[in-house]
Amino acid sequence: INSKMKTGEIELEIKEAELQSAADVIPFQVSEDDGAGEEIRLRYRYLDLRREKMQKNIRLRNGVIASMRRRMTDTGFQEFQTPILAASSPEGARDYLVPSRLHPGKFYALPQAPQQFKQLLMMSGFDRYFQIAPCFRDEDGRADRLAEFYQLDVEMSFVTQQDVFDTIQPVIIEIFKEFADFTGVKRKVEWLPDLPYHEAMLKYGSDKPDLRNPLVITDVTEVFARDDVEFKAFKGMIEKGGVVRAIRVPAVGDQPRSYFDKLNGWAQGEGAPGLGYVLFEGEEGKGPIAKFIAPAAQAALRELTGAGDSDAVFFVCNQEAQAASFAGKARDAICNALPEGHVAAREKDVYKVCWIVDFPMYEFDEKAQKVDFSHNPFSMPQGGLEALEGQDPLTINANQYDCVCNGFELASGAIRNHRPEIMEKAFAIAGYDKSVLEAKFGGMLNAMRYGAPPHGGLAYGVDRIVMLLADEPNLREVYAFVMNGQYEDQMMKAPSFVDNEQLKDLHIKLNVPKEKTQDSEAA
RNA sequence: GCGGGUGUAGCUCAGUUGGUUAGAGCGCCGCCCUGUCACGGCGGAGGCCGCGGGUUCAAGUCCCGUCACUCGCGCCA
Repeated sequence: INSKMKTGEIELEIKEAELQSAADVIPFQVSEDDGAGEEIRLRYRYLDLRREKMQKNIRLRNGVIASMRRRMTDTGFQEFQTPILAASSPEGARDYLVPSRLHPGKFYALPQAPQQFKQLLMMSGFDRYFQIAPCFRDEDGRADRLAEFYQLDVEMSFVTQQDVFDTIQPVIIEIFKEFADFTGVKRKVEWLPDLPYHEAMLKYGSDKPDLRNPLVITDVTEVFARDDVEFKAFKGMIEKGGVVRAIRVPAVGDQPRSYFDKLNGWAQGEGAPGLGYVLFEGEEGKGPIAKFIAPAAQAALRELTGAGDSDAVFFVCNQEAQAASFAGKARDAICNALPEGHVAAREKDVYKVCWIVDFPMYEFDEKAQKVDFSHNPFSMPQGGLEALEGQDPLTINANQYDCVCNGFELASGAIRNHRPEIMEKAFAIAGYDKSVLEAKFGGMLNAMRYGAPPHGGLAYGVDRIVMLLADEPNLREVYAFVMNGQYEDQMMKAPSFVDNEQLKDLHIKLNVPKEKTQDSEAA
């Protein structure tokens, strides 16, 4: 008996063995993780999938999707299928196009999302739709973004934003709880209060904040504008309309100098001049820029940021958008640099989820020098037609929301604009003529003209949920078969050149740069 | 399109200020051991040091170019 093994009390006696299928020497080990790189793992994915970790991840994926289906059905939703060969949508991400053989010169597009179809289903009287929907977007990838992915796509009729939250939140919480011990450690699921977009941008410098990081950003522009502060670098920026943001970090008085130097180095690596800070200790704080800030102004900083003795406050100064986003990055870097177990270290073993609400309907497009939609043009503006007609567009919020967890955008959704006349006005504000609207979205506008219920919904990234539950840093770890970062499948050789007969059928002539042709590639 | 990182044995990696015959662990092959279970012992095979050019008496190491992979930025209404 070997007590070290689960199977240590079992002994099998083999009486007969027959070779069914001989194996070549394998390119990497499957019985253990030998650290094989991603490139080779993907090229031999069928071997990679034999490994214990991948077996577990793929089974987790199956469990999550089965659970999703069951819970959505139990909640009263019906599952639908919508077309994969669909119309190209003029806005948003680049489409994957599929040439039509029967209609020379015309193309289908793979759906970026079943957005318009699910809205049409609402207008058809199916009031609770869901689909585990494949989606395709021809944009460059990231660790958490692939060319094809699956969404838990949801839409409901006669609902408010709060109705959507109340219906979906329990489903998501239960799914997370069901699989929260997958990695062997039980993880908590905490759903935090709704966070308005503007507050998220100010306090966390991101519209998908990782709320496990306890650090919070404060605006301290007023302090650096005071006469008893002599820090010229910031003053000049403030005069040009810039802002100063502060990040308070508790209990770092005993951190070695290298902690602060490391962060300064990080900031320089990001292209900033540095990361100024004041370490508070009694009347006069320490740190490279403390001497420019009079004691009274330092007291004001403490007041605004809540900093006490032995706390440090880091500063970021720039135009508002850049300052917010850089402060957000700094907030992460500062937290990451803290030693394990520190009072402000990132919380462990917890999913911190919340709704981000009140996204702005419009933003000012600096490049085009005009007002444009900031996110989803189909969202119902808060205040409806009245707001569109009477309010500065840049102050109008949309009934639009995201669901964020541990720094990932898990879902995005909205209460839709179901009234053609409000749609027209909304597009007019962004500078789109009625004819443009008709040309681009005529199909859906027509449907609205026959009466559309108020409706809204959202879409969760299924793969991101599985990735979080599996505690994997990369989506490719939760797909059986998946393309690499360049969207190539090195195992099955996709994409590939096709033969001339196929092209002829499709009435397609290639115009490929010489160095990228089949012949040059073969050479 | 842009930036960072990586590229040396089948896999994962080391390789010093440029200096003899480029190493390790795992894997592979052969022999031995046979209550082992990440077995053990002995022996062995295996390298365009990503590719091309340059500097040098001498390049895995320095310089230029290029390709591949990867992470990020742009992009993703």
